[in-house]
Amino acid sequence: MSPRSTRSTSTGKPDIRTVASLARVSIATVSRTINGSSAVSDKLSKRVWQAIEQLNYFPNTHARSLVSGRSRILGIIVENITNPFFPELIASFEEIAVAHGYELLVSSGNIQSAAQIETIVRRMLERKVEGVAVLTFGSEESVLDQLVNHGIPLVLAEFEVNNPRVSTILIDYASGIREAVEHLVNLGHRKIAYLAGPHTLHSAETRLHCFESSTAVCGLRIRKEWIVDADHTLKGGEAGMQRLLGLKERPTAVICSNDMTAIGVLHAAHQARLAVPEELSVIGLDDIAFTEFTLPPLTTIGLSRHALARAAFDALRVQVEALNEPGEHMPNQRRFEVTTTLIARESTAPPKA
Amino acid sequence: MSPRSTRSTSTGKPDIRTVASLARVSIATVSRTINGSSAVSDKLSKRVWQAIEQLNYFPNTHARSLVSGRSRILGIIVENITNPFFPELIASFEEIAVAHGYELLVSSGNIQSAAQIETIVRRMLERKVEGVAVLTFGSEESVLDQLVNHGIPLVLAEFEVNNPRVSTILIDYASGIREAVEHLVNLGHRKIAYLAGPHTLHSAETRLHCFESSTAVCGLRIRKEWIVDADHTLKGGEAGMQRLLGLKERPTAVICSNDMTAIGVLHAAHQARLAVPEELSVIGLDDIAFTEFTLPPLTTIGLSRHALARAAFDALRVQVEALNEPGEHMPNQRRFEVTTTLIARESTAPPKA
DNA sequence: ATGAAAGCGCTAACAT
DNA sequence: ATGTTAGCGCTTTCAT
Repeated sequence: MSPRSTRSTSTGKPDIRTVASLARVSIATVSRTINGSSAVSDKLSKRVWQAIEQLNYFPNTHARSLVSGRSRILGIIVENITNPFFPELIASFEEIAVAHGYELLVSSGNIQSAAQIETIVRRMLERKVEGVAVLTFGSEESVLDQLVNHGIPLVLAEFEVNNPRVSTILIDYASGIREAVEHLVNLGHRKIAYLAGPHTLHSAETRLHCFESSTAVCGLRIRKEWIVDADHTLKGGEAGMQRLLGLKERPTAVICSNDMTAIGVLHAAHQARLAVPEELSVIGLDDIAFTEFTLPPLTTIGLSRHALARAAFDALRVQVEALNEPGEHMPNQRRFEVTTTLIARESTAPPKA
Repeated sequence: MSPRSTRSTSTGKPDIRTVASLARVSIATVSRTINGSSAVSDKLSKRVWQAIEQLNYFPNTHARSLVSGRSRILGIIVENITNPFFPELIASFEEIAVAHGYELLVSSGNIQSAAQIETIVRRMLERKVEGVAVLTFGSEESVLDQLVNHGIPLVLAEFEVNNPRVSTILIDYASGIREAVEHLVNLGHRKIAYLAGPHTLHSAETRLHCFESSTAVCGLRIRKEWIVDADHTLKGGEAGMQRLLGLKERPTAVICSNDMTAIGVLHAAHQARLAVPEELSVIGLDDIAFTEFTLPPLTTIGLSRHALARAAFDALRVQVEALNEPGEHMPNQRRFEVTTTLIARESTAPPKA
């Protein structure tokens, strides 16, 4: 009558015990069968699977996590879900993780205050994530510390930390950005501006450096007013372009730290009745889906979210599995590369004579 | 020496037992204190909290879920994370849920095959979500069945099901769409086209019906070629507009089932050298962030993701809590309303004489 | 108001 | 190869 006594009854959800008794084996055998561990004889294994099917049984992940110490949950922290780059990145990561039997704990809210970071870390810790991909491209050192102190493997983008549990994914921005600069130079541009991202983002700083060295290699003289701060948002791009518009010596082309910025630039140029690409060439970075549909379609530097997600997952997996196979050493922090490449569309053209 | 014996040692993460012994109380008292249940004397409570702080303790959610039967996880299924409407919706939902102590299990992948739905449902079931917000705006009846059979509360958008565990959020598309039609009529338009969404989406069907009744009320005669199928994607909008362009009797304005479609339309119009809004007025629906930055900025029908997220969360919470307070009856399926309203920007103007 | 103890559903020794 | 059993860390009766 009491709930406790219904254990072997047909009421409620099937138990590992329900399966065991239906298959006429011990619960250990059921567990082994499910986890594919130690050889279970074909005969019993078959009986077990059959019982599982028949009962529509699936294990209780909480019980499993509790006893095994493995949650099979991975955390992912992104910067700003408002930038379409990130949702696509999450979707890719999710697909890969789920295919490998991991669940995802996503933190998509805009991270601004330290308190918010605190909350996120807490959520991750409470749910016992086995690893976290920090794809904010920023310098959330405080996140790292807390998580690392708890021994949780991390993978970061563009930021190297001297800790065996932290892997870094290096993105080869240099090639894409060099291609972009060369593309512009070949078109005849000499006066190229750059709308930078937040200085707090490692990736934004890297992008900026790549721009500077690429233009240097091409022998371009970039006036410092042509390098203006933006913040990777639409409005930031618009404001940045407006600053450029106010300059005495105007650039004929502008490369943006990301696509959101570039879309803002397109908007500002249009308001100023400056024709793109005839009077101004614009290049973005990320290749978000919208870039094909801007007016004109945006020339941009492609960065594969799928490659990035893959690299992040693989890096995490290596660490997580090493942690669970005590025999193996922790692999040294690994670096994965993902590359970038120019995608020429219609926002670039020779400068007006 | 063995891991088991380290329990009361300072090694490793603090236990409820560690807290109990530090505070010189029983583990039951620690549990009660944390859960704010049954009165614990101020004196002990203080000691417990102090120990918790000192040890930086937090409870193991898996153990908690296992024994209490409550996971404090809510599922959310969205249609297509590529449409910026959804990430913003997720972010809002996450913020609200986390503020109420729930974790989120997001399914962001594009749902296409039945197998994918199967996987999602399985993930939700395995992690023992307490409720699921199905914001696909679609007709995933199969999802519903499985989840409902397991007694999990659901909240759907735009689709009513006769089941006490399923709530519906009704969105008042009628007012926004009526405003849009009237706006166009006031501008002098009589020939208004409509780019519809997938017929499998309840919300898309509702939007279409609202368009039809609004134009009827205004005494407009809408040729059936002006109502063309699209699919809520950028490319779909582009293709739909191209069809409209091929018509002998062309419309002077087009209302789109969502903003993605409208952005596609803008693109197609530009390619056809049709000036917006001078030669064609365009209206979208959703008010995603990009609409302020399209060329020209898009007039659209605003639908608050925050209101929607709020309604979805509240509906779920009512159900979930009723389930955990055996005294109460299950409330009847509740209906929450969220409204829509026209946001006039620059993609609409009087038709050319 | 507080504590002792049972047991949530499972995995992993340890036996056999 | 299979079964028995001791917990994983917590909540929740049930005593006191």
